[in-house]
Amino acid sequence: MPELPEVETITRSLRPALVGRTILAGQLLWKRSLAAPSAGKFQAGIAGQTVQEVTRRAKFIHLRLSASSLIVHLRMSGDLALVPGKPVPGKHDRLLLFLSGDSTLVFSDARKFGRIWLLSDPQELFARLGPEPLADDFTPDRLYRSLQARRRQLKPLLLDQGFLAGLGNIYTDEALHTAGLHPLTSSDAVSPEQAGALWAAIRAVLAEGIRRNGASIDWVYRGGDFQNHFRVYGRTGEPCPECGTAIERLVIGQRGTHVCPQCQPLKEKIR
DNA sequence: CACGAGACCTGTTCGC
DNA sequence: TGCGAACAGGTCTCGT
Repeated sequence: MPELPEVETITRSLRPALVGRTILAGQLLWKRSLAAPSAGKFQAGIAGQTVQEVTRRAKFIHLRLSASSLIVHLRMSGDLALVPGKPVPGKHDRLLLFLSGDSTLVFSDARKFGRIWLLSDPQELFARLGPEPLADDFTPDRLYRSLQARRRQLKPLLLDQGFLAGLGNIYTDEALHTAGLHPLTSSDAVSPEQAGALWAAIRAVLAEGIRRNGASIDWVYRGGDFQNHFRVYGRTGEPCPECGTAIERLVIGQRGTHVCPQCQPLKEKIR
């Protein structure tokens, strides 16, 4: 489920409930959910630490603890929730963290793609990430220059977390449609004006996603309702909200991609 | 460097 | 109804 707005929504909901709590013990139910360190070091390292801060970087949830950092990536189907008491593990629960104040932080993940790290320095993970799209240092000019520096199709480039950190399949399709750019456009063919439109579209789409508490699709429900406001994502064959043309589905970089052929013309020839 | 395919996983929906 | 195929919000690694 999670792209930047969904992760931000979860982070905001957990923050007030988690800060100040102490982790008493952990119960790892699926070994591979733990990326680092080893299970033994994790159990020993986590116990007794208090949550100082809960923040988001790209699609990572960062719990800054007294002596280290607990970092969670939800990938496709992960979820992180605080529940009262000490629950019986559910079918998809992968890690339980028992907290002071008689509550439990539950990491569940049907598809088992999600990962958890306990690190002394979060930069181990964050150093490779591109700019945060909602931060002040992400400017239209910076986007234009970084697009010019590459020669890649826009869609895969925007999904590249080292280029820009936080967009996923939904918000990329939505942003490209809002900006009127075809996902196969070569990044170095984007004009300064188009880059400015893309910059504004990325920020607008992410801000709307956050405002609507993210999108909730399928069985993963968190109360967000952005899924009811998609312009193109998952709307193959339905009319474009701008011009009424039927939305098409393409596969680009092995990801389902939704475009309005009228609003997002592909001008250049594809080599 | 850019790109496509395959892996990692389970669950739901689609098509015949 | 049944059953396999296709598909799903992400990312890594390998080969060309």
